[in-house]
Amino acid sequence: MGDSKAPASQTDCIFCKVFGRTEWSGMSAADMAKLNEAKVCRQFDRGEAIFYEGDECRGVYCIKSGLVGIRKIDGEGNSVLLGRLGYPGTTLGYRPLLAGECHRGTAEALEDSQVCFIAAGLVRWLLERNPDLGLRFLHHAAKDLGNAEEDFFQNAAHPLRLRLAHLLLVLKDHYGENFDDGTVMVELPVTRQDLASMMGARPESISRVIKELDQDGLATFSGRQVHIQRIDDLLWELDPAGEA
Amino acid sequence: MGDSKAPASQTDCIFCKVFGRTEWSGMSAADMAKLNEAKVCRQFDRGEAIFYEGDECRGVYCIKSGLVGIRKIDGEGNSVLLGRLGYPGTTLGYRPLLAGECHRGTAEALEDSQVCFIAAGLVRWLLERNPDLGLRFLHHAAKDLGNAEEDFFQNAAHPLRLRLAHLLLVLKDHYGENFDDGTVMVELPVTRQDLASMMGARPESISRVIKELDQDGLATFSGRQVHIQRIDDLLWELDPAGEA
DNA sequence: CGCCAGGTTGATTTCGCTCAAGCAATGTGG
DNA sequence: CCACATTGCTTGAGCGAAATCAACCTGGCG
Repeated sequence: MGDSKAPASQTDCIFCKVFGRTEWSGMSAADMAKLNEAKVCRQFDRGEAIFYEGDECRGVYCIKSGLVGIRKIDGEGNSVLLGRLGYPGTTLGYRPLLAGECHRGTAEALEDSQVCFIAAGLVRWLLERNPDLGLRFLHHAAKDLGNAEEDFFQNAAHPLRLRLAHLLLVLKDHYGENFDDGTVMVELPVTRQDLASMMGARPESISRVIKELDQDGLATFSGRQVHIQRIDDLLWELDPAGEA
Repeated sequence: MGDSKAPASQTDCIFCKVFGRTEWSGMSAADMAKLNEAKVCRQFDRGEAIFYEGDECRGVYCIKSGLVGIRKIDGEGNSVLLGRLGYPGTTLGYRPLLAGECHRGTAEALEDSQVCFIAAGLVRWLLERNPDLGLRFLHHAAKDLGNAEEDFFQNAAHPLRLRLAHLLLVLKDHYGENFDDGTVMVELPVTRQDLASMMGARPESISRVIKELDQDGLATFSGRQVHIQRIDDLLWELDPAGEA
């Protein structure tokens, strides 16, 4: 009602590139209007925090662009990046909101990111008149839970080298640039330390494994640039049989 | 409409001992009636399977009594028991149902158990007209997800001895029998092999750690009977500081 | 009775952690 | 613009927890 300076491009959600991938699509026009009116978009610079561990949960955050990670501080005071990254189209913070808890981790922009905030009250209001919306979040949570259990399992069963190979291949799907010769270039969105914490390992160990992969000619690492030379071999290591 | 032999006591949910602990409480009388009518209760003997890995998810299973575990077969063909056990009051199978996936593991009765089956169609129908029901499942999923992530890091950070101590204390809450002298007797509901797989370890390692705890006088193991002699010391190991 | 799954124990190896040092890139204040 | 601290990354040496390999024990059970 008279906001003169918009913090960021307050585009209509309908025209948002990621809209179709979010849980928010499929609501009535009236509810969409309400959402558009109330949401607050804002740009976060790399390294900037979006919300903090222990904060009361005031609403949810829909990622329009960039990349957001969740950090926790472990018992020894180390910063740990959780495996679950927030890509464009992801809505963060719905879990504590619906569970009625505080934020369990600190959300940090891993790249410059545009994020829309939707207040808790509005979310609840929308949920009440859109049962499907709740179901979509439920669907999302169910998927995440499955993945988390899978990871737990993989972590215990596979050595670090395999886990790193796996993570590389996942990141490739989001950040990979395919070349004509079949090789792929990936820009890692995180530091090696974060890479380490994501897989429950130490940075030194990561370094060594990277060196190994390098020497074996599977991939070439240079800073955050990874040039995967032999994807097929990488895949073969993960699954010598070829189940899927 | 003419079933002559009921497979098990088809008690009204309202009178079920565990009803209050389930997600199903809090629905309208009409919906409850519908649930009561459609659910199918059945007794499973120890070792019997309730559903199989890879099966299409046909509905959810509410555990009335006993104990149910989820097994997976890992790459090397070993049977692995997932950490999340199904105690009375737990509803199993909601995750794959909501995520629209097949069952990711085989559910097996770890003790003689009474289990009620609720068909997928009915669950969806109930979810649509009971937003609260969805929220309760979401809440449940959120908790599980939090635990899974927590476990992931605990697993990487703590040595086996601590993890076993932790698991013992969890089992104590469900199966512990407190004595006057402050000691506790716990009947382990699983074999040592399963114990091992639950924490991502080998049976031999478990054996050794158990021997250690035994020699240190923290607990006495005899078959599946565990007599915890010094709970306070066990707790102290988990958290020398005393945060909580 | 012999069989077999579950469990224990011992010897050996290996993977990843700890501790410690050094290096490059970036930033900051004088 | 340079001296200096800081942060992220790499490398080496040594250690230790747990895996592996292998043998053997135990208690059901057909």
